[in-house]
Amino acid sequence: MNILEKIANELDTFSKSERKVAEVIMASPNTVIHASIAALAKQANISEPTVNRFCRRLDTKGYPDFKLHLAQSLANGTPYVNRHVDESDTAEEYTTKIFESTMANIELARKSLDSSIINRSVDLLTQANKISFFGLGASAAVAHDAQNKFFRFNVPVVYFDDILMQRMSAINSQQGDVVVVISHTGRTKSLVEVASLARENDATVIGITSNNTPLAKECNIVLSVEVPEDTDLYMPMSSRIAQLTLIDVLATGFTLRRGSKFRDNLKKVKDSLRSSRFEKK
Amino acid sequence: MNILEKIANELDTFSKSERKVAEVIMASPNTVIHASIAALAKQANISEPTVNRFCRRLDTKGYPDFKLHLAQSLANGTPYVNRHVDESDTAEEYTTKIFESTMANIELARKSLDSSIINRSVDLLTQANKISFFGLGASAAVAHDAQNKFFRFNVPVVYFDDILMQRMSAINSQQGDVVVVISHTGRTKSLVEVASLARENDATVIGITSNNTPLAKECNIVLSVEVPEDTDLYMPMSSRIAQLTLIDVLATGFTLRRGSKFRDNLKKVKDSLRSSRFEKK
DNA sequence: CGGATAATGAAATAAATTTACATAATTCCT
DNA sequence: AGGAATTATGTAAATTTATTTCATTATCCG
Repeated sequence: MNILEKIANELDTFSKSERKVAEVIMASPNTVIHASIAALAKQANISEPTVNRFCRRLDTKGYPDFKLHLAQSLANGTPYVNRHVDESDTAEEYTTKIFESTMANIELARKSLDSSIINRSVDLLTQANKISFFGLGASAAVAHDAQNKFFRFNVPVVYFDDILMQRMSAINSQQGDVVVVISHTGRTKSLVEVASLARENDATVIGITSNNTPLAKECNIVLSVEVPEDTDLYMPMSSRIAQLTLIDVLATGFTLRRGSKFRDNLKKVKDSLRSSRFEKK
Repeated sequence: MNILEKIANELDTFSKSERKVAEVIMASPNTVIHASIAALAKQANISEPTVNRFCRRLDTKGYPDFKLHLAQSLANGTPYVNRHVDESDTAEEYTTKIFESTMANIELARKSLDSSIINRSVDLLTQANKISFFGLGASAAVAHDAQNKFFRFNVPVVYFDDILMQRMSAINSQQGDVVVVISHTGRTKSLVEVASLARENDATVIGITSNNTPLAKECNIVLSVEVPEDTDLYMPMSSRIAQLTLIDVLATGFTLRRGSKFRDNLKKVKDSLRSSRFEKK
């Protein structure tokens, strides 16, 4: 664990003097890593052995070892933390915060994924006669993107961001079809119904949603993307980004599974786009 | 710069003994950061002062300082590197690779962004009478997402992923309209034309694309998202993800700029969605 | 080959860290 | 509240670690 967080966590368990050290360290960790134990002790108005004991309490071998850990904690910069946008933020500040939160959330999503489920999903997708992507609102754009990706694979793929079309499509589905339903909340009524309809008509339903939600219960397989809910009004939902990355993973798995002949085909699609573009000089 | 890379780079400029130290360090840097100067000297079969001189040559204050730098270099572990997917990868492996590459690319994109340009773009968007988002292919989904985001702000916003609709819309644009054209390559002919048409009709054109491309030249403002091109057949284009995050930034800037009354309105939109969802138990 | 320059190491010095122990503060129990 | 027991803190010495100095050795170049 990051030693700075650890210090913050264990702040209550420290003695008076140890807390003094902790405060000095947290106030300017970047100075501390270049300071000697004597300098730090003086700064905190306590004795050198106290600093040493402080270090040991944090499971380091001693002061130099502690500095090493501290340096490593700092090396990651401010390692992609979920910081909230503030009303007084400058453009630079909120840009950084949003990008970093997005990264933090992608990281979280990655950790919550189960690769065996991804494997099974790829299995199903490669064997599908037809693939449909359904989403509403923000997830509609994800479904849109998914269609675009899978379209290149030369498989029958559709996407709908319209409730009626989704229902009709679900009702018309049959054995061998795979329906991918995308919803961050997993609580959008019409999507839950669509999932249910699709299953009644023998399609396999893959849900890209959170676990333990009404939608999750209707799916054959749930690819759960656990991303914190958007509690903050200013903060964008990065669940979409995580979902998109997951789609990338599925698409990649699909390509790998299909083997080399299939990949030649992919290259053809890519090349076919060339004439619509200006050449690079 | 990462000190390990630095060592590798300057390997030629080292003397015989220094090279011995370098080799020991590179062989097991994780051991070295816990070793004393004596231990390292012995390991490399050279004297302690030589180690010290080696450290100074690398612009560190001495051995302890060197260890600090080394520790920091190691701290980033394999920090979100762009690793390519391999044919023999397991699901777990390619999932990790894709997620990490995505993060690496988001990080790159963040670095390439200029916050003053973001600021100006937000200015323009808040003052726009009407906002249009245009994209094709993969960027169509980004435009779709952007529409969804800005729609919540209760401003006139449209998106088109159809060349003809884009052209018509561009031709009908007028002073005060903002057209956002999204394209990773910046070389898609029809989008370049649309940008040009929109400008001829007095719209302000914001490009979300790479710098120094035909499209960039047609725009009033270019939000350049520099993400490595997809050289690898298996690797997804993460430019979309970076673009989406940028859209998030613009939307957030928009909200902040519009002030508190506007944000009440936002909350209303959010609440209005509630009835379409299953309650959380 | 020989003088100049650079590289290296031994030993001494200086600095930093840790230990041992004494003292002060705090807690806990009656 | 008072005093033993425990815990926290500091002083000073010991130890470890790093750096400097300087003599020696190797390398380069005419």
